[in-house]
Amino acid sequence: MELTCKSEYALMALLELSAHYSSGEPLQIRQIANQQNIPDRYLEQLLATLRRAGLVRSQRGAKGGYLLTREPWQITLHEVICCIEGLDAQAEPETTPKTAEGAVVCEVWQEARQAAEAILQKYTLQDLVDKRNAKRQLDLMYYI
Amino acid sequence: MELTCKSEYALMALLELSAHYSSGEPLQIRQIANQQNIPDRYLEQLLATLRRAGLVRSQRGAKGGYLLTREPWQITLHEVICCIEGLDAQAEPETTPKTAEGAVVCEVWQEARQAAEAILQKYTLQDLVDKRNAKRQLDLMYYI
DNA sequence: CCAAACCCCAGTGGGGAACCGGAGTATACT
DNA sequence: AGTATACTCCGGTTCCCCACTGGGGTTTGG
Repeated sequence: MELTCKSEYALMALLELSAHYSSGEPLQIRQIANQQNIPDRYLEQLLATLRRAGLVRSQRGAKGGYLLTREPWQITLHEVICCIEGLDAQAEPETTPKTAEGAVVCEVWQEARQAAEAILQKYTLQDLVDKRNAKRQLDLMYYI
Repeated sequence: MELTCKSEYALMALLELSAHYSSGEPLQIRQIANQQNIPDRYLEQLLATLRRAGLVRSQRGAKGGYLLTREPWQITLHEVICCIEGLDAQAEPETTPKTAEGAVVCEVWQEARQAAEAILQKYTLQDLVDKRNAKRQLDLMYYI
């Protein structure tokens, strides 16, 4: 569960899309990339992955861009991470721990992973937006 | 929190050392490596790391090997992972999330990581030994 | 003394992360 | 219809790190 650039970029982009969701207008790669200073050509690939997973939809041509397919509070962070990190079909029988020791270690690891996933499942994109707004409010108060 | 080979090998080796702890005799790299089929030259490096962290001590020369420095129930899995993965001095100011969005993402991530670490902190090497013994007992019953 | 163990350091190879470029395609606006 | 503006697809590049290997040492017991 390393915080890889990939996941961070994807989440920040989706956060932007969530905040912009109510307008109904699409957001362009450039806009998101500039706002969060993410390399735009790289962000393009991530958004393509999210599109193939059905989390966002794209509108081509002039005045095009990306839109969320669902409401921000219907998308959990876990969903995002899974599709961006490609853990969908990961429950493979590949890990055949031949020794009893290996099996025990795997078990405990699973438990730890599930604890982390539980956290990611309880947060939605809307929660992130709310958190960000709260933080902005706080920063503003310090400024005054 | 990927289950990397490094961590898995280290835990399995420490599990062997724990099971062998009561005897007071040192266990050799070869013995551990053969038992768990781990490449021995690689395991050597991991044990060296664990030694530098003070989790095991070594005895050089003929009839040498490795021993735990503490009792198996005094060593948590979290401790092992931290020293083997090098997360000791990881709270660096390197991650300076300039945007509010980045900060929010980091926060949630921290929460997820801490949930996983909580699991790893509550298990000790002794727990792993017990789990393994229970599993062995079970396998034996199926065999009959 | 010597064989058996640990110790240290250096390197390799493969794979993935992060990123860039270019040609193609769809859409809006005029 | 034509052009500018976007996304789409595919490939390549660079860099880094994990897993692993090798070649010397140094310490110890018999």
